[in-house]
This record gives sequence, C-alpha cells and structure tokens, in this order.
Amino acid sequence: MKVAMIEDDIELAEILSEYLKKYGIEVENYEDPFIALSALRIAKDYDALILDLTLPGMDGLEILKKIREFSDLPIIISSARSDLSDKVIGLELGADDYLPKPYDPKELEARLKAITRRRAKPPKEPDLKIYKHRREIHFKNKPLPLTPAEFEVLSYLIEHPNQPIEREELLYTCENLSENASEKTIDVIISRIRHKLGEDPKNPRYILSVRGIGYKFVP
Amino acid sequence: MKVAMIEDDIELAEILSEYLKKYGIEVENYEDPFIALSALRIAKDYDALILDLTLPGMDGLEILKKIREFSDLPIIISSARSDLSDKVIGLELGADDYLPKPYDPKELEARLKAITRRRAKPPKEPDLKIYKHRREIHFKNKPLPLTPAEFEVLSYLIEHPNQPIEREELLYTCENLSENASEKTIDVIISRIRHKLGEDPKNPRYILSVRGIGYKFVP
DNA sequence: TCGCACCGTTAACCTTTTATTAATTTTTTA
DNA sequence: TAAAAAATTAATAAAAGGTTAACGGTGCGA
Repeated sequence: MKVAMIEDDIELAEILSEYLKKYGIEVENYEDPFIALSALRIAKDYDALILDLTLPGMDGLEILKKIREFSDLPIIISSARSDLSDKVIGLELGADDYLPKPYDPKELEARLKAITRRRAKPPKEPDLKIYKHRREIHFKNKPLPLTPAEFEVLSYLIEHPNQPIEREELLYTCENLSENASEKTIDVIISRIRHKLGEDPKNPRYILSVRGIGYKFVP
Repeated sequence: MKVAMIEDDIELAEILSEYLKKYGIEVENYEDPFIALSALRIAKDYDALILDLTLPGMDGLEILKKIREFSDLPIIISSARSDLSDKVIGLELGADDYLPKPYDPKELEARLKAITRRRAKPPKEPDLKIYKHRREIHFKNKPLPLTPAEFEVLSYLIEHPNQPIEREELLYTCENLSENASEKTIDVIISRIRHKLGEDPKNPRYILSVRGIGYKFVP
C-alpha cells in the first residue's frame, strides 16, 4: 500500500512514515500542498491521502476541495484544532475519515486499512473466457458457437490482450488458415466474430481494429 | 548522508568536514577537480556535491557544466567572489543552491538537508509515454488517439528528446510516409499532433519548431 | 458414391479514414 | 519592410476496413 501525506511538520511526517513502513505502508510526504496537488493529479497509484488541515498560512480545507475536483482518493484529515468545525466541514467536503491531533500512529494505521478495504472492489470476471480443453470460448458465461478458424483467431487475440496483432501473424498462427491466403480473410473472420459477439459496428467493445496493423482485443 | 566536496582550501575543507560529521554527514573532499570528476562518474552513492567556484587556475563553472553532462546530483556552489555573476551563471548551469563565502557551517548543513529532502520527492512521470507493445502513446496517463503517421512521427520525436529532427529524416523513417512526399506533409502532421496535445499555438510546450531544420521534442 | 452441410476463401461493393497537396495566413529573420 | 519559413485550413484521392454473397473444397452420413 502506498499513501500520500500533506504535512508541514517534517519531524512528525518522518515518525509516521517510519512507523507505517513497518506495516508495509509506503508514505510519500509533501510539505508543499501545491506541489502535492499537481503530484496527485499525475500519480494514480496512491491508495489514500493523509491531509493535515492546520497548514500554515492557508486553508487545508481549500486543498481538500481542490483534490476532490479531480480525484476520489480516500482522504483522512487530521487537525490540531480542537473545535469540531474542521471535522464537520471536512467530512462534508468529501473527506473519508477524521483524526484529531495528537494521535497514535497505530490508530492511523487501523484507519488506513479500514478505508482501503472499504474501497477495494471485487475484481469482476471477464466477459470472454477460453476453455482450451473443450475448445470452447464462453461469452458472458455462455458458450459461443464458433467455427474452428474463428475460434483460433479469437483465442489468439484474447491471449494477447491490448496488443495489436497483425493479420499476417494470425494467418501464420492459426492452424485452420492457410499461410498464403489473402489478409482479407482475416477481415471476414473478424466481421463474423464481431457479429456473434453482438458488437456495435460503429463502436466495437472487444475487438478493435488498429489501422495499418490489424486487430486487438480489449478485455 | 554522504557528500562530495571540491575545495582547494584544505583547512576549510577540514573544518567543514569535522562539523558536518557531528550531524551524520560524511564528507569526501577532492582537491583536484579532475580527479573529482572521474570519481563522481564512478561513485553513485553521493547525495550531494559542494563545489567551490574559486578554484585556482581554472573555471569552477566549467567543472559544474561537465558534471551536469552525466549526473543530476544536487550541487551547492560557493564562491568568495562577491559579485553575483557566479551565482546567476551557476544556477543557470544547473546548480541547485548558492552560498557566498565565508559562510557558517550551520548554514551549509541546513542547505544540504533542504536540498536532499527536496530531491527525495517522487520523480514526476513524463506527460508523454510510449507503450510500444500496445502501439499507444499516453498523454497525461490517457491514450492519445493518433493516426499511424502521427504515431510514428511523435514516437520518433519522443525517442530523440531535445534533438532537432529534420523533416527529411522523419519522411525517411516513418513507414506510413512516402519518402518522396513533400516536406510540408510533416508540417501538417505536426500541426495536428500539436492540436491533439492541446498545445498553445504561440508557445508550444512539447513540440518546438527549429527554424531551418525541423522539430524537436522536449519532455 | 452421391449429396449435403460446413466453412475458408475470394470477389465485389460500400464506407471510413487519412496522407498529401494546394492555398492562405501568420510569424520570423535579415 | 520584404522575403523566407512555418502554421493552418480545406479539399481530394488513395488506401484500408467492413460487409455481403458466392464459390469451391472437404468430410460425413445415407
């Protein structure tokens, strides 16, 4: 797990970072909230953000608001101010949890775990699945009726997801296609597969054509 | 922390070294800048370099320039000359900080800490990234829709950053361009790429034109 | 063996995409 | 300021992709 932190108290940031590292949580602290802002825009691999609201000379809630404009990253806010307005406004602006300062690092760790667990969504199973031994491809849990050539072409594409495959490569690979057949053959086969998948001709979902190259499968 | 130092005043070097050691900073001084140069080429475990510009019989700025050719190590320059030209030129050549002599060791320590902390920040990933196997170029983490010719031109430019590339070279290199097409073709393609990148026409950020030559990509 | 169904292949035709050229405007340089 | 270079726009011809129908070879069962 990797989390971002916006905290101007470097010593505190250091301590927390050290502690969390022991539990497999990698912390990246940003002293300057504006730098943090642009970093968060780019980096997509953070699992959460710990935001200190009591930043000097600026409103931490402002930062929170700005981040929520482009990201739904889980955010834990903390504040040294004892009044509750920070908490209320913060949660209203889209923070996911609140921790009053000072707090136990252990507490922070627990909240982080909780928040990211909540966020983790179950990986949905793919629409297209190959059953090699049966020589079947299932589409949305139902077997697709395919001719041998169609089966081989689709299999090859599925086994190389997101990679544009040249027509030539398909001709070469598939047993049921003769190497010296016209590349147009592939087009016809693809057209038929698309039809069986119920693709929208204008806007295919699974098999995209890559101009000048061939086709690619996107899961 | 371990830092290199290029300083011909051995006594001063000694004093600084003694002082910094108390704060856990290990100093390695090189009297001879040329020896330093080759040492820095090899050793990769320095966290910073302290470079004295007022070296006898040679230009410290020359050394700075040479180091920047192969390393992006944080460099603090210092000078006994009171005029500001050293500072300005030094920072322009890629130094990270400047300290006028004489200075307090404490000051040096603070700058070192600051500079290495600043450096620890996550290297921001480039806006434009080529995913060769996918035949895609991503711009700010999103795939850019490009025609084959556009893709090849942009790829070539990205793969030769900061180098002005002649139109002819592009025509020659790109599969989807005919060698005997007019060089104007390139201009049109560049224009379209710029448009897709949302470049400011007056002030392009990524693809600059080099008058009389062609274009260059700056990361 | 005949006929039939299956399926890879090709041909023909239509649609979409795009490299290229030409024409025009804007910017830069000498 | 004039000339050269680059940017932009629009138009077009060629290429690539999509689709459909028909052909022909293979194998299987009657």
